[in-house]
Amino acid sequence: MGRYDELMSLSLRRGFLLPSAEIYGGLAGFYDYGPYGARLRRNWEDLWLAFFLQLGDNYHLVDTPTIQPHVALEASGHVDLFADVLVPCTQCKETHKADELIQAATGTSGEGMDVEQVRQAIREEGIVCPNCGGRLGEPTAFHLMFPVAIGPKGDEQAFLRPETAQGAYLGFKRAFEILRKRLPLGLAIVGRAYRNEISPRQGAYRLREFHQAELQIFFDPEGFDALLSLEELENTTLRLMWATHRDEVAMPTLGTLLEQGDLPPFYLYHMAKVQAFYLDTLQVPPEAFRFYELSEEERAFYNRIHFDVQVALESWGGFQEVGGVHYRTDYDLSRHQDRSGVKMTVFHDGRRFVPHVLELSFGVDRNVWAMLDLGYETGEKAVLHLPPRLAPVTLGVFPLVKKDGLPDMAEGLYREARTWIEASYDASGSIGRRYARMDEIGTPYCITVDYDSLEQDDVTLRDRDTTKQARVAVKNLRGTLQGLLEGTTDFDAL
RNA sequence: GCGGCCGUGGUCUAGCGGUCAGGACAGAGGCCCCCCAAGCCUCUAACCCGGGUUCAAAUCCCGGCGGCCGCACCA
Repeated sequence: MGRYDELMSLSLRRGFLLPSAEIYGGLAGFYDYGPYGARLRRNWEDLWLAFFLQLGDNYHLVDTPTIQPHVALEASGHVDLFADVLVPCTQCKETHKADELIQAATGTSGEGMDVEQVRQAIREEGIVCPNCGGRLGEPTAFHLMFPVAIGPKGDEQAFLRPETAQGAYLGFKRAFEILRKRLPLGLAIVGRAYRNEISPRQGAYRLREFHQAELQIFFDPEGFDALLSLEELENTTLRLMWATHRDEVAMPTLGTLLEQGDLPPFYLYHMAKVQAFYLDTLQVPPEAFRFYELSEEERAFYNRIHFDVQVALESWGGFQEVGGVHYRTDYDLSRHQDRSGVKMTVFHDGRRFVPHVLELSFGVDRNVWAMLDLGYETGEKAVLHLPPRLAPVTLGVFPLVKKDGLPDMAEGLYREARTWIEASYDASGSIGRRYARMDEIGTPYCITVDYDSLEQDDVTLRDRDTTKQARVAVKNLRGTLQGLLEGTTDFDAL
């Protein structure tokens, strides 16, 4: 079985990621999160929020609708950029983008043409398939955004949002007021976004409904660098692949990059923070992580600097994008200012200007999948090595045997644990089998009540990754677990 | 979207015109009472959907849905 199938099988058996509407044959590009998957994703989002909101003392979580008005997405550029008229060839079956066909045939741009205009242009210019010279078929409109009709007559046009970012831009002015006009201002949104992908595939990699975790940092381009403590990061090694050197991952220190001056200090600072999130918090092995610079042709025109965050997975056959660090300048706020007529300028440090935006953007579903792939060990025993705080269940509670009052004590501990942590009680099958069940969903710790427990009021605490055990007094259990989860307690010291 | 391959209990699969549709693992109950998937007994549970061919379809044909791969797409 390939790695992808292995993970999909785990996912189905244990309930991480499941085909949506499966009883009706499924719906391509849509997945359910099962009982453990939903918890895993939530835990990932919580870790993300805790980490990234800490980057500034004026960074906040907001939430905005998933339906956005046509006019806003027109201003952002999505209506134009996300719409294509496609023309199939009747002979070779190749599908062509109409604007490219028309550009090639007439030398003038075919962008923005509707289906009727394209049909007319093909007829008048006698355009044939550039591939095989065959006759072109019926042009069809294809939109990467899902249109939504609002109101009883459905005459108010809107779209499902193609990214969460726009919500932060639309709400910037109010948030800036509410938060007492301070820069930098960070607005984080964790939520769903939608793209009508032509061919969704590969499980969580390309979904039509997906989750993003994005932090939009609004800042003064002239004063941001000075606010960041770069000194302590100077020796940090960044793992990155330049657009000009796609053959190897470079590992310069941040100090070196500062001296070279190609990337602004604020940008480097945030790269270091993003990398720390992956290597330290998510425990991604360094060699499986890199920043990947997009060349000028590859990146969107409004991104002045664009590095993708990539993680290498066996199920993806190598590095794939899980996030991005985008310096979007004042493009977004300026566009909305122009279109809405509402001033987006701020008065700050004696100057009036439109704030610039640094966007830290992450695809949650891809990241959750990455955690499964990086953590899942198969073979003699199946163990999901998730960082403890990410695990859907934190504690397994078992009685060693199902008699002599052991289940009573274990159930009591389980109920107590549930008040502050995700716990699971299991008395069925052998003790080894119960450990194995917990191992496969990534539960980091299990406690077992044995005969000594009844006498001494303690339990054995077992570590998932080492299978080592330690005896812990019941009264110390909560403190010990908290220490382990926070990383302040070392299991071997117990 | 085009082309190729594929769709059998929860998972992995055997069966490829007539089978009580078999197995392994998982799950439930029981015996056992055990600190790393032990063993034994019992049980639960499947042919993706719709049409067609045929005396007879999981098996052949058509369509749909879904999955993987390649191409295209990926602000």
